[in-house]
Amino acid sequence: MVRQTGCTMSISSSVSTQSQLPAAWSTHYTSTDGSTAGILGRMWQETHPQLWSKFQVWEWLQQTFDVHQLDATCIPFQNFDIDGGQLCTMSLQDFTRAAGSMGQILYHSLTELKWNGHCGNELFSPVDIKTEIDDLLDIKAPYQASMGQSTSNPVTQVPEVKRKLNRPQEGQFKKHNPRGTHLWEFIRDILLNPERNPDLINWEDRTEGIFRFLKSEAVAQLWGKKKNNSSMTYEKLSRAMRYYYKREILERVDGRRLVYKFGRNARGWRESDK
DNA sequence: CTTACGTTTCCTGGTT
DNA sequence: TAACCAGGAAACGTAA
Repeated sequence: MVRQTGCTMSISSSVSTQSQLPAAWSTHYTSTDGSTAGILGRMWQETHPQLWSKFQVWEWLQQTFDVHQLDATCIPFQNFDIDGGQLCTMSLQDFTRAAGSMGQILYHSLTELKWNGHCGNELFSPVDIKTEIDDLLDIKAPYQASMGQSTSNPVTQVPEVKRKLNRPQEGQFKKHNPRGTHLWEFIRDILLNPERNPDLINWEDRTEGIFRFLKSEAVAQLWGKKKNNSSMTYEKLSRAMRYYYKREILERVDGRRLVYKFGRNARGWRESDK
């Protein structure tokens, strides 16, 4: 029923990759209580916007765009290099100035969060709510995390709240993008936000769309984090990457280890796309 | 409930 | 020897 994963492999990969997580992530995004659980930052959902760090603001931005199925490359991240306190002082006009037509969506999302402690727009998947637990599992007990992924999880039963509010305008939808981003979009977004990307992935040739993994296992850990999968490894991530060759989302780069190239079906990575 | 999609997991074998 | 690459096969989770 549940696939039994190789424990020894998971343990070794978790432990070995932990040290590869870039220092900037832990220093920049430590939690307020200073515990190790904050290595990847406390999820923004758990705190009032007022108390968000810059990273949590960034997470909220990403998540909001994901939920509305908007192209993350439209986000002018440099306009949101601020913490939660500053974010909360922004007016609708400020948002519009900072994010154009997207400003309204962001403003409404934030307003709901400020008042209700949650968005009324399906943001709270079980995955999101589980992050607190996962932080502990990931950081403090990678062994249990890889072995004991429970089959019965009480928080799985989250009522599906759906409101019409904040619906993106027609034409801003992506075609068929089930909740959250795809792997290649996740990779692209790391590349497009170098200030948030402490040497995880580099452009080899910006105009050709050629890039290189610098910390392959750390990226895999982050991807796993996003997918709530603590046993993700570069080995497995790279298999998913190879499937993109056929769909021409990626092109092969022969002879270069850890190097990939965006293909004709990958959108939003070019400088001119911004 | 069924199906399609996008992975995830595992594996064998090859290369750097 | 470790780390990576290629791609088949099958399982899995989710959305429609």
